[in-house]
Amino acid sequence: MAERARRIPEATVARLPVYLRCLLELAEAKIATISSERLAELAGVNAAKVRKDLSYLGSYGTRGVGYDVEYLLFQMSRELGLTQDWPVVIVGVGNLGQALANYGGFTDRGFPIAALVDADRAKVGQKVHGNVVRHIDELPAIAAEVGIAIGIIATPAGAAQEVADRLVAAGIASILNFAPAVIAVPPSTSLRKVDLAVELQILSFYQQRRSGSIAVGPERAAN
Amino acid sequence: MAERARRIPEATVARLPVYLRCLLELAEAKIATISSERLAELAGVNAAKVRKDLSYLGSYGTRGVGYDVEYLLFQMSRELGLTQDWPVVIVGVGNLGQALANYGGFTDRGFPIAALVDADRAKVGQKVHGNVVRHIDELPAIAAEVGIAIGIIATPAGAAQEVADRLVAAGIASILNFAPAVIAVPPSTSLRKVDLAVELQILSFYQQRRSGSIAVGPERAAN
DNA sequence: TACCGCACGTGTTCACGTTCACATGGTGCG
DNA sequence: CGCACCATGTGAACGTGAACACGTGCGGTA
Ligand SMILES: NC(=O)c1ccc[n+]([C@@H]2O[C@H](COP(=O)([O-])OP(=O)(O)OC[C@H]3O[C@@H](n4cnc5c(N)ncnc54)[C@H](O)[C@@H]3O)[C@@H](O)[C@H]2O)c1
Ligand SMILES: NC(=O)c1ccc[n+]([C@@H]2O[C@H](COP(=O)([O-])OP(=O)(O)OC[C@H]3O[C@@H](n4cnc5c(N)ncnc54)[C@H](O)[C@@H]3O)[C@@H](O)[C@H]2O)c1
Repeated sequence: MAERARRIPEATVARLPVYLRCLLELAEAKIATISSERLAELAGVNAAKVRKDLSYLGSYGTRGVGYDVEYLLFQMSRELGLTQDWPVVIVGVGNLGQALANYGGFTDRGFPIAALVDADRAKVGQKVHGNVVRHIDELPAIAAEVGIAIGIIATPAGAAQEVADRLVAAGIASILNFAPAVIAVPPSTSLRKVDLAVELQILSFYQQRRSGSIAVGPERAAN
Repeated sequence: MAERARRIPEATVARLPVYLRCLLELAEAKIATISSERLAELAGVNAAKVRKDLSYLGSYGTRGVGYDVEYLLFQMSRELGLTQDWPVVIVGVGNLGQALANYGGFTDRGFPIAALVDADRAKVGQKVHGNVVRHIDELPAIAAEVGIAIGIIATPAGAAQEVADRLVAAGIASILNFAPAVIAVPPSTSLRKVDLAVELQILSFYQQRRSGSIAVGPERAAN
């Protein structure tokens, strides 16, 4: 095994998927090599940051030339763990949960929706996009049987913490939370959240600064 | 006018909505005062950060006691611009756009969905949750007539940049982008993005580090 | 084969945000 | 009325990530 001890900054990790998507587009357009400058433009960041970020993966570029798109794509996929599928369970098959289940974009990119669970007995047994909804009590069994890696919480906020606890108990160590609630998980678990209300309120803050008075806050343009 | 020149760090702005939600819960539970320590616990951060963040709003606490929930709620709402409604337009009434339109959580919190637009003539005229879908060409007219503040992009990635340009042209200066694409906007425009594929890939990265080898990357536990 | 130019890789500098620790000042009790 | 207690507010230390600038090495060319 190689020395995979390199620590990659969290900020860099968050940008890698963006680079990856740009590279996929380039590959599709049959572009063989890409300079940090051009890639930076596509990713909406500056060139120095691209080079720093990519250097954490290794020295995969060629000086005077740029990066080989295919090769970089491969290395980055490997680093991000995208050489294998990561089965996902969606908890809470309501308005949002169903929209996610019906969305093909995840399965395509290596995150197959392996199970849907809900606490509502009325929903159990329903079929959504080819998946039968099962009861959340079966979670440990489902997780063991399908090898679930990631849990998506799409329940009301009040149930989020309990659901998170159940996911953790079932051995699922990666959680994506859509519920507008702060939840706690053990340090060995990765937790990320998507909170639309928060996003809107952030926009509201800057909008008000802009319209209300003089001083304008910092915007995040490209990216 | 008061000295509203205080610059609030972006990181703080992103946390204010979280505090706000905690305070709303406290107010609902008829709790009159709250210490930074307790609020920190609810918000999933540490107490020093809470105090620093709140101090950007002003000195609204009482030493030896804590913060008055109602008063802080008021000040924070004002600062975030939540004393008024910010009408929202959703562009792209597909799978995601409809789910968002059907979701009551935005209107409740001061972000009424004032319009739905789509490029697909087949969708124009359809009614979703009480809103008639209109054609995107009407955007400037709609924006002027209803006073749209925020645009949500829920179209395929390929259309995202063009839609963003149209929103900007229509005078909408706050954009929330759900499409998996990097888009550029003028510096006077606020842009935030929600990218599920990116979130999943970030989880995948840490998951692989955990299962694959020794070294485990940094997790973000609570919040 | 030697030189030139170009873009990567990276040490360094700088800015921002987090954390710490404590002075400050308000509250309530004796 | 004075004292003890307690949580806020904040300067200062610290750490991380962003930006910069340039040394480095490779490919192309003559
Ligand atoms: N719908 C949206 O567009 C949208 C947008 C932003 C955020 N959200 C958030 O996403 C979450 C889900 O929203 P929604 O509109 O789908 O709500 P919903 O009420 O339509 O669906 C929630 C589902 O969760 C299930 N559920 C409740 N408690 C459960 C538990 N303990 N275990 C398992 N399942 C449980 C319910 O049976 C229901 O099927 C909410 O927290 C909401 O705030 C939704
Ligand atoms: N559905 C999900 O759960 C989900 C999850 C994550 C991300 N997304 C992203 O959200 C976006 C929308 O997803 P979806 O599933 O709703 O797609 P969809 O195909 O169901 O809907 C897209 C809608 O946008 C409209 N549209 C296309 N071009 C347009 C233009 N130029 N102007 C205005 N409208 C236009 C289409 O007519 C269609 O109604 C996609 O970028 C997708 O990747 C969706």
